[in-house]
Amino acid sequence: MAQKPSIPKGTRDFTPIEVAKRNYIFNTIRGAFETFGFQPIETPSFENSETLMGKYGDEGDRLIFKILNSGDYLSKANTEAYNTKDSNKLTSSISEKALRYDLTVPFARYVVQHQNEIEFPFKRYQIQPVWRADRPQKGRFREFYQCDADVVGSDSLWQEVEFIQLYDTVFKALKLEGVTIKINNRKILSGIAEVIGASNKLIDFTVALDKLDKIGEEKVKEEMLSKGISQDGISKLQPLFSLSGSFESQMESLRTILATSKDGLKGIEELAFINLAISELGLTTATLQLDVTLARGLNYYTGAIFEVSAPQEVKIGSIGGGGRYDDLTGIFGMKDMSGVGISFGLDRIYLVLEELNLFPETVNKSVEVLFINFGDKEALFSLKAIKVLREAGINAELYPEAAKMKKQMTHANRRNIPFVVLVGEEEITSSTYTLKDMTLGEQYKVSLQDLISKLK
RNA sequence: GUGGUUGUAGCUCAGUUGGUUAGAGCGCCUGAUUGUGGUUCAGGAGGUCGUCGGUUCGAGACCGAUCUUCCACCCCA
Repeated sequence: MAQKPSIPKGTRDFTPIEVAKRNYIFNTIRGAFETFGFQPIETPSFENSETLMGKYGDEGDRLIFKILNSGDYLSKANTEAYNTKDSNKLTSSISEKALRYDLTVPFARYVVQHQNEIEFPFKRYQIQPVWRADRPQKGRFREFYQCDADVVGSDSLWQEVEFIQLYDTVFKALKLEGVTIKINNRKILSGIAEVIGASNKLIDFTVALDKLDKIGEEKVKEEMLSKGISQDGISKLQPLFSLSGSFESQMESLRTILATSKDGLKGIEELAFINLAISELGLTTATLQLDVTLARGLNYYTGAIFEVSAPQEVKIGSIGGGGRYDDLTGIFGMKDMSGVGISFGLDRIYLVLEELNLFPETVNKSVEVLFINFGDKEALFSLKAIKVLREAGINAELYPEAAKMKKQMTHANRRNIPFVVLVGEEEITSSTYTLKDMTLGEQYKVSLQDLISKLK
């Protein structure tokens, strides 16, 4: 115990207030998920390595936390890999399990494994922590929560429409204004790649394009060139860099650029469908924006791609993302099962709400009323009243010791308890309760009945 | 994984070119006030200067390693 205890990099302890605030977000999201008809599932915090490895690209594999085998793991280690210090090769022989990296792949595994019990289309939500061996930064942790909602077994674009509404519903409920829901379509991206003759370099192309707003047009072109995309092809992209204006006008330009790409035009049709529906239905707080440069990660998206940006004044990455994947369960041997889903980044939403001061005052409140303890006789009398209050659904407690009054009052004050009840000898004889309002500083004598109605 | 950055009291931070017992504000504790918190007043406690090692007569200041924080890249919620 000589050393100070500590926790691993990128992990956090949560104080009661922080937990209360996190629960506020969880409950809001969960409530919205349920009103949209999603059902909860949970999956293990660790999976078999082969379930996860290779599903997120090379970069993803590097960021997956591997769990060392139990027992004498070196005896089964791949000696060749060990001797040549080939970490990648060695890993699979000493580690068979890995911590969950996201909620989507475990969900795909779940669907395949439970396909005979599931009623499709299956709408599930899942709120659990995930782990990434990333280098932490602000809003980037090695352990964090994702809140996912996905639908499998329906190709319908109405699902995409509903997910946009779901985002809007959650951010409205959190009173978070100025959120932008960016949307794009994988088919448009592959269409553009096709048009510029870079179909085989789709990922490199999209990764570079994704950086447009960050590093600028010139650097993007440089990166594309260095990845082997032809100068000729890049010059065909010119109209793309100057794309701006409304959803509709951007679509018009895209139609021209993608005129020769069947795939690309299909993507435009899908976006047009979604946009039309959303403009009919309307959004309350969020804004839907077409962003052709949106190409975030996940190699498995095949249709819509979503990303949610926090209000501009908060400098933080995205607070949510998602998309359509036509064949996610294919990797586990179940063909033609289309899925689409979105994710909320709880920890980042937390930072945003904190920065904008959007947590309601009431999240701090633990107990409604504290009874001051004057001694055993008074405590027993108080507990009788507390019992009645609790039965009426009022959070109430007794200070456990007959400490100095000042100490008990200070305790109530620090814990943000809005009411204090004083029951001394005088109150017992007259069967009354002195109720003190801690915010106003006023107090009055009331009956048990009045106490209940005042506190309810 | 690469490059950089940060770390002094519970919190926010001072600490001059290395030089006696390391400071402030806020918070905390005690009392004024033995049935009244949040205000006021008077006292008081609290620091292995992230950790380990090195240079030096002397290190909170300089050097190295390590951990942590934040930032950029990578990638991403």
